Amino acid sequence: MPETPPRPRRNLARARNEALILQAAEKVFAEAGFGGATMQLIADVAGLPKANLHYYFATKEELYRRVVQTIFEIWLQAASAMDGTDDPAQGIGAYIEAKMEISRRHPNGSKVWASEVMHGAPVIQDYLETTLRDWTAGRVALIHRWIASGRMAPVDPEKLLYMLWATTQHYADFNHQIETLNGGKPLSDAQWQEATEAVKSMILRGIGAL
Amino acid sequence: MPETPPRPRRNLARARNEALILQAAEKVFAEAGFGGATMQLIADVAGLPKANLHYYFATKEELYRRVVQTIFEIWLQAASAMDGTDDPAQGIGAYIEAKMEISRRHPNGSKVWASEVMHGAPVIQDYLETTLRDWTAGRVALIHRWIASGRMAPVDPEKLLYMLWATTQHYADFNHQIETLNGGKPLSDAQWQEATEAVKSMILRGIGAL
DNA sequence: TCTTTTCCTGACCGTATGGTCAGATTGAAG
DNA sequence: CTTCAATCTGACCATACGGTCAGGAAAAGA
Repeated sequence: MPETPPRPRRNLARARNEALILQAAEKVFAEAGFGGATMQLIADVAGLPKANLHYYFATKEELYRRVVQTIFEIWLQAASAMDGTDDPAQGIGAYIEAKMEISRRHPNGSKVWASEVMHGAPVIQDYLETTLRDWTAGRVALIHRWIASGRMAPVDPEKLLYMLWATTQHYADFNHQIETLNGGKPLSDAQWQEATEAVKSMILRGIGAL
Repeated sequence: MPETPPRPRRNLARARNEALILQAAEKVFAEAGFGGATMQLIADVAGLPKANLHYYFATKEELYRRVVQTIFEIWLQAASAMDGTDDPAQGIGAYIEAKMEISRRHPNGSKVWASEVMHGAPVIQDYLETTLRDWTAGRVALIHRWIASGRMAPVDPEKLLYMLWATTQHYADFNHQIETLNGGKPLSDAQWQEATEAVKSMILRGIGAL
């Protein structure tokens, strides 16, 4: 019987090529959107024949889904930065730092995520309704505790989270606009540091946590 | 000589149809992106034959350009809200209110703008480098004057502007995510009011203008 | 070495898309 | 009514796209 149990065999080239394709796909999806991206262009960026993409990823949708999932996992990785302290300045400060770092390191991923949500989240709606909703509810409760303990002003927790997401992701999603206003040059290391500090100080002061 | 001077003649139907097409195009471009939008779908939404679109707008790019220009004009309309006062709380507060109102009234326009910038601003790069850069420089100077007069804390003006843009536009660009976290329902009038007040109070406190 | 499975790819296909065009229709002007 | 330019549209076209497939190349097992 020609069974095909998932025993790992020649998965070295497999891992390498999948990573190559996913990286190229993230870039192309971020720059052209799902509708504007073509499998041919992704293949060219990855340096592989188009038919080879379809060997690893049956459809364009499947490839896109994998890209979005990867981004969501990075997002979740930063999500825990808020925990482990009863000082809102420290918890939210660490979260801002983590999210700014993601904006810097993974601007394409952030753009794909933004594009996905802007278009009605056709692929990750279930994530929004489960993982994201649960995470949000947990942080809302945490912020309420911080407020109750008098460590920060009584702000609306959800609106604070929106401001955190918006402000930090803006540095990835709108990096082209920021670069243009920066004289056409990407932010330097020092400027990233300044931006992170500026966001931290404005928000932490805004919620009375300093 | 078959000259065609721009004398207004039957421009009633023209104005009506152009508006119809632009409205449909804004919606479709916002929901599908430039690459994902099709002239056929725009035509269906507008209730016109596809060939009629090409009578008014020669190419998809030209139609898209007009949509983006319309949005930019709305954006400029709100841009003046910051002026005319030497109180930063009032100036920035009015600007936040104006931008939140735009996010509420023109979420599709905001999405098209965001998508355009995310994809590297292929169409409106010149606007970024001229109008937007000039406007930004003017507001940076204004904020510096506010700081110098001791009416607000010495924050980095550009980072403050980014936070204003990001936070207010987030309510348009990510309204699907916000709706999902709001139990699947759009924000009510009262919730929009609350959000506006929350943004105003957090930011104004964050810059020491309260 | 021989066999088997995985991996790879050029060539191809059906479809959908942006755009064109010849001709019909409309409405203002004389 | 006649004229003429503006408006409108069904039918059509060339292209580009996502996806398929037969068969070759390469590695692993025996």
